[in-house]
Amino acid sequence: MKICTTYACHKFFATLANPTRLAIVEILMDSPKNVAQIAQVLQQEQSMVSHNLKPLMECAFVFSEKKGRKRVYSVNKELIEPLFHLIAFHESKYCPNGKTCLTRRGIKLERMREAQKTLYVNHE
Amino acid sequence: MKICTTYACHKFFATLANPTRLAIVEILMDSPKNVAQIAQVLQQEQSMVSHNLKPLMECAFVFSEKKGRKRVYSVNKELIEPLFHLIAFHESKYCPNGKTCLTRRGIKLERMREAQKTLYVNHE
DNA sequence: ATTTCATATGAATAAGATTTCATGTGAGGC
DNA sequence: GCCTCACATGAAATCTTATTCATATGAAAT
Repeated sequence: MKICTTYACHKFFATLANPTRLAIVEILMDSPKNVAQIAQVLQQEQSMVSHNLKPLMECAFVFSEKKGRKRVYSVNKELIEPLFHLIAFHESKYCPNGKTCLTRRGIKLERMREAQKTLYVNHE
Repeated sequence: MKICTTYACHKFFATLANPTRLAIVEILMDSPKNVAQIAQVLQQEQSMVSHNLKPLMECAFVFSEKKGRKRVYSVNKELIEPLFHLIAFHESKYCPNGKTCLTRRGIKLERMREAQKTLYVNHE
C-alpha cells in the first residue's frame, strides 16, 4: 500500500514543517481573519503571510473567501483538529515534558532567528 | 490552545517532510528490518539510511531493538496508521487524482534528483 | 476613469536541510 | 584479546526552502 511515498504526501508534511505556517494555522483556529489581521497578530510582513498562505491553500489546510476588498482565510477544521489531537496524544506519550525530543536538536533551536523564536511556545 | 506552535510539533512535520524518511516508514510498515535491509530495498547508502533513521527515532515514528549484531527497526503503527488514514482521506477529498496539489509545484518535482524521484509513486 | 486599499507575486539573498564519503564505535564471533 | 560486521557519526558540499523588499494586480470607492 503506497500511501506515504507520494509527492502529495511530502507536500502535506513540508507545508506544515514551518513555524510561520503553523502559527498561521493556530491563529486561524481561533477565528477567520484576513491577511492584514494575520500579519498583525504574527508581527510579520504582509508579503510573508501571503507567501505562506499559498501552500496552506494548495494543501487545503485553509480556505479563503472574498469579503469586499479583503480576503478572509479560515482553517480546515475537519482535518486540522483530528490531526493535532493525534499529535498531542503522541507528544503526551513520547515527549511528556516537551524536552525529550528537543534534546538532540537543541542547538538548532538556539540558532533559530529571533522572528521565528517568538512563534514558538516554550514548553517549560 | 497552543498545540502546533511548539518546536516538537515543527520537528514532527519536518521529520516526515522528506522522501527518504517517508520511504523508510513505508518499508517498515510491511515488516521490521535492519539498516542494511532498508538500504537494500531503498537502493540507498547505509549511512544515508542511518542518518534518516535518527530523526525518525527521536520523534518515535520508529522503534528499534538489538538482535545479535543487528539493529532491527519497526514502525510505530499506533501513530502512523491513523495519521496516514487521515491524510488518505484528506487527499481523496481535495486532490482526488493526485494532480490538483501538484499543479503549482510541478516544477520542483521536475528538479528533484533522480534518487529522490524513484522514491515517489506516480499517481497517474 | 482614477486612485487607493488589500493582497499576490518575483527575484535575490540568506538560512537550513540532505547527501556523500570518510571515519569512528562497539558488540559478537573467533 | 583481536578482528570484523553492522551501524553510527562528522564534516563538507550541494541542494532546497524561507524571507525580504520591491513591484504587480485587481477590485472597490470616489
